[in-house]
Amino acid sequence: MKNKSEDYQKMIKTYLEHNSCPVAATMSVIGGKWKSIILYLISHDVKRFGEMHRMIDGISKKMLTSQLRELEADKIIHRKVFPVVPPKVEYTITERGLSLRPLIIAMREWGLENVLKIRHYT
Amino acid sequence: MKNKSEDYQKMIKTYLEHNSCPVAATMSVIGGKWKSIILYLISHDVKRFGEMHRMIDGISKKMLTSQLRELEADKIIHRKVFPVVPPKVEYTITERGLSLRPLIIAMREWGLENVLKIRHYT
DNA sequence: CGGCATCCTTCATGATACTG
DNA sequence: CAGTATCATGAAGGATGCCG
Repeated sequence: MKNKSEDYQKMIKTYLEHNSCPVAATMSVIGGKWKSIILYLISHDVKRFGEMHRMIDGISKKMLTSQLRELEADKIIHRKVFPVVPPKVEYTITERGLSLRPLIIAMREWGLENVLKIRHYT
Repeated sequence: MKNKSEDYQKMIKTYLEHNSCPVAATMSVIGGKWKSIILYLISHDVKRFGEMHRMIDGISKKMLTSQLRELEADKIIHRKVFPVVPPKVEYTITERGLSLRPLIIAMREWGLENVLKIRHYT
């Protein structure tokens, strides 16, 4: 236990010194205002743009686009364009995206257990 | 597996309809720009204000204050003021805060495994 | 349908200075 | 030491309209 603790302290120091905290890194991937919801939705099924737009209450097309682009850049989701009229675009989760599922699930469960006890949340 | 999947779909629907997705709720607690780092630091030890201010590179006193206040409001951390001169304030993690540790650890591990593979992160 | 371009507003955050 | 107060600003995000 002592070792573990010392280990942590060292890692903290290293991370912060190099300004590369992996916790923060993960947050930068899933921490966008809507990303966790998108991830949660998409991890269960292929989703189309309009479909998500309808499912996520209050999100604008612009926001949805930007969040999807960022997730794509991080290789969490994959964007497949069908060259048809009218346009059709499908978003699927990648393998790396799937590796985030345990995290999303854990967040969901923590939320379920604590949501009612905490202050209002937006 | 089929049940599970249907279950998910239902839950998604319910959450989104009621605008109370627990994943988003959790994000609202740990999703602040610096919260995960603060949490990570504080979960290992009692920390003083200035101490954290020094440890977290780039954070302003104002930001640190606001983030700490929010975590306190969510009962994730506890703020203890010592009536001495000069002032002394200690921040400790609460039990609810501790229940977030597995999440933080999981985020840290995902970050370690993926950080090098993804695009730049801030 | 799935965006992008543009304009515009508001909010989060930085900088700086002050205090019990 | 551990904050508050005040001011300033840049960027995030909303609204709207257009397009292939």
